[in-house]
Amino acid sequence: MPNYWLMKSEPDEASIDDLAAAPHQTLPWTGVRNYQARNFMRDEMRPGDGVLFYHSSCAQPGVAGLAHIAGRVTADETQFDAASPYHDAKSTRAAPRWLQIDVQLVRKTRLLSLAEMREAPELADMRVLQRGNRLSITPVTPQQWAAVLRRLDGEAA
DNA sequence: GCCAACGTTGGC
DNA sequence: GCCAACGTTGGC
Repeated sequence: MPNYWLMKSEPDEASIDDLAAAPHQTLPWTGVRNYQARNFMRDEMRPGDGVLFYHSSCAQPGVAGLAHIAGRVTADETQFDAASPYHDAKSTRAAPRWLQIDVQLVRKTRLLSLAEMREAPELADMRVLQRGNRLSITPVTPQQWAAVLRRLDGEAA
């Protein structure tokens, strides 16, 4: 059984349309600089896992599309790039500190806004909605995943 | 721009 | 190991 995730991206950096326009509609998920989020990638993500692609730090935060994990974790290349804002001088190729993983678009959806997510009783326990949450990658339960799909496809669509 | 909440850093 | 200071996240 696949796992499910919610992955935050700032649309200024990588939006759902950027993902749709990418070769094979796939982008490497780089720039994760939080150990909890990294460990999710390292220990729990598998190819085929479902992803809610979430727009954060923008005018209309919310789930903007569905994606899936399309490969296995590798070293995040941006950590070795001195010109990148994600550069990490303490990381080495022999022992990379940060990881990336390929994410492939499944389909763009209507925007399921953060406000609507907060109003949905069946989503009340979603990790991303908990007070003070700042993780860019959070787990989603199968029940929450199904509830999001119902809202995207059902009468509220 | 504000600010609450959190993670990281670094002195001790 | 403690914890204050600092930087970042991210909604509003």
